[in-house]
Amino acid sequence: MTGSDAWSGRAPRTVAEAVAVQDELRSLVDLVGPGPTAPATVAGLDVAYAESGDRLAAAVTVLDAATLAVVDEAVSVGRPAFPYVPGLFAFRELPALRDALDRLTVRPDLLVCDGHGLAHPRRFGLACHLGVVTGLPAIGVGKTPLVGEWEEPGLRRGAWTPLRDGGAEVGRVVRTRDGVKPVFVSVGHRISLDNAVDRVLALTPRYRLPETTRTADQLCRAALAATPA
DNA sequence: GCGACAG
DNA sequence: ATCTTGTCGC
Repeated sequence: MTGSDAWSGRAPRTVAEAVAVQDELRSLVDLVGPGPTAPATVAGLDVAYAESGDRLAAAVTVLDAATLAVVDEAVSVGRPAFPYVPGLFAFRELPALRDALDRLTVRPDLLVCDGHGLAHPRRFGLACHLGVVTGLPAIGVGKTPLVGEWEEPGLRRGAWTPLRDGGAEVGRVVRTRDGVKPVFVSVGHRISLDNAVDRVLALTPRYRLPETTRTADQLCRAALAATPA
């Protein structure tokens, strides 16, 4: 087995174990990038839960970066792998997301994750974790903040302000649509923050959230509904 | 001690 | 995340 599989496949069962895994994998994050400026394909990942909370569906959709048309997709239905704990969110969805990623027929050039990357208390959010275990460039796009302070960005699409935590810029608060609530963009793996923001803007020609996230969201919801308990 | 807290 | 009704606007 490869060195990476040795611990990335480890499933922590306690908060202490999960934090230890993050502290160990954090050093593997590539913060240099700069990542693809013109990726051919971009993948979106999302997970939907049954109201009972004991079942979930993870989906990955791969879009042609130029046309934003879906060129491949995969889903995985299963159980949450960990309880929801802020800061340890990745352990909950990672197994199912990796399973879905393994079912793709094409390897995307970039991952757009539904959650934060470096904008995390230990600088290792879901986007970093997914980037490290797949080796792919990854971006984190959160709908609400987890850490940091920021000023409200301008009202026009494209406006942004730095998201700072502990003195460092851990991400950016980006207005993807005129007058609409901004999203929180942060680096996951193998990409620069500048490029990450550009990539997110390229994926939001019409809605607040990236097309990748939207298509993945629709797919996992449909998969969950089509798979009765 | 109290509040905050990705999805 | 999910539950929720109507409502304002393009």
